[in-house]
Parts: sequence; C-alpha cells; structure tokens
Amino acid sequence: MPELPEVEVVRRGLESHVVGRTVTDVDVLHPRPVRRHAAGAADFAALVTGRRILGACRRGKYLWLPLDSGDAVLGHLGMSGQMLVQPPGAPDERHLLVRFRLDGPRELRFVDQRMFGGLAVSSGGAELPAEIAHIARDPLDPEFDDDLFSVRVRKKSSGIKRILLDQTVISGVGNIYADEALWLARLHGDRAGRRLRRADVTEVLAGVRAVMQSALAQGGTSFDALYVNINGESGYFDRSLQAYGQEGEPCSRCGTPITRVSFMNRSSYFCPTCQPRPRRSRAR
DNA sequence: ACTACGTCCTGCTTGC
DNA sequence: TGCAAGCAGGACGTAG
Repeated sequence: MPELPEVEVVRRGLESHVVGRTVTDVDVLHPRPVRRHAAGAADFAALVTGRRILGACRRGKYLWLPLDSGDAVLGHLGMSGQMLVQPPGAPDERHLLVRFRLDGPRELRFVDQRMFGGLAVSSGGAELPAEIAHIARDPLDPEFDDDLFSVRVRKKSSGIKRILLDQTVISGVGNIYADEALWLARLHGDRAGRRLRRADVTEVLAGVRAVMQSALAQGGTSFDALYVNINGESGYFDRSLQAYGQEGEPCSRCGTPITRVSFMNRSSYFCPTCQPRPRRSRAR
C-alpha cells in the first residue's frame, strides 16, 4: 500500500525518466482512473497530448506532473496504482488503464489492479493543484510546521491514530506507518489528541519521520532505470515492521504478543503493554 | 464546525 | 472440490 515513502520513490523515478519528455499520445483504456476528471477521458487526453512534462512533484500521497501549458497531471496511486516506464513494445500489463506515449524510447503507463487510484488534469495546477489545496504538508516537507501540528492535534477529540490518517492535518501517513509510528512513540491509537502532552505529539511525529525515512532508505533502491515500480513493496515490509501485521508475534521491546483490533473497517496493530489503552476507551 | 462511517474496487486467502 | 465470505484500504461524500 503506497504511503509517502513509496510515492516518493515513484516521484523520483518519474523525475529521472519522464521529466523533459513531450507526450505524443494518450490512451485512456478504462474510464475508472479518470473519474475525477469531470470533462471525461477524451478531454483528459486532449489536454495532455502535445504537452511537455516539466517536473515531478508530490505532496503526501499525491503526485503531479506540471505541464508546459500551466496545467498538471494530478495522480494518486490509491492502494495498488503503479507508474511504469516501459518500452512501447512491451506487452500490456493486465491492469493497464492509461498509456502516455512519449517522444523518447519509453512510454509511461498507469497500471492499477484495484482501481482506487486515479488521474486528472488540474487546470492551472502546475504550482500546486487546487484539488489538493486541502492536503496538509507532509512530515518530510521542509516547511512542515511541527508546532502547528501539535496545536491542531491537541485540539482534537479523535484518537491519535485517526488524526494521523487525516490528510488535512498531516499527509502521507497510511495505516501501516501510523501503527509503526504509534508503536515507536508507545502510544495507543485511541488516545485522544486533546489529552496528549506536547511531548507525546513530538514523540509520535518523530516516530512518523523515523519509519518513513527508514522505508525511504530501503525503498529508494527498489527500482531501476527501466521499471519505476510501486506496489506497496518498498522492501521495508518484511524486515522492519514492529507492529503492523505482527499479530501474535512478540513485541521486540517487551515480548508481549502484538494485538490486532478492528478499526475503521481495517486493522490496527499494537503492543498492549507498551501502548496501553486509554482508560476511557472502549475495548474494540 | 467537527466527527465518524459507508462506499468504491479486485484478487488473494480462508473456511465450510 | 467448489463456492462464498472475509480481508486489504485511501479518500471522499454524507449523515449525525
């Protein structure tokens, strides 16, 4: 599941392999990925065709490619989206949804099995697409404001895990890194933001940065010149996870088995000893 | 204004 | 063996 580190790996791949190219043709092979482009697939293709790609940008889990028209191709990988750079002759992937032919030896392909991802042209969005103006800066952004984050967290009645997943408060954090960061900070996800000490917020933010930087260090080597891959496979998952997916495994700090609970139609993993439930929370 | 939940998708895994 | 249910989950719309 692509979270910030995986998306950043993709951004770097796009920066090296498609920036500077001109799009010579666009094939939208399925309507689903352009569902957020209100004017439809044909309009999407028309706005991109003939345009030169000037950059590869990211905020949180969103990517965008500024075009020489002043517009931008805005994309989100969802759960399973991939940006692949392939020779034009390579066989189509099973879940190939959009093809961008370029004026170079490779073409850019958007492939997405579960189709939660999407692409749209953001009108005038080269600098920062208006569609993602509500998305907060991410914790690796040099302009991320730690104090503002702390203030906002400590005004919220929601649990800290829910807050970490709120992309308008902090972007780029998904279910996996939220659990890992909370484990590092020794905080239970149900702890209400407004009941956290400033030092708790500092700890969890440090935890978020630590897991992301660690994943980025490992994931950054997982693609080569031909294949800009992302599928939730940063190489980080199998080796370094302390909480997520570790149900029944001993906590590496204290040995207590990691517990899994249902949360927002998904799962949360935590150490019940290191991360005790807040007294007032229901036993979910 | 703020919070919480259901929905969209497909394919792999699990269980009867 | 075969089929159905369960699970994975980011972001958004809507209900409360």
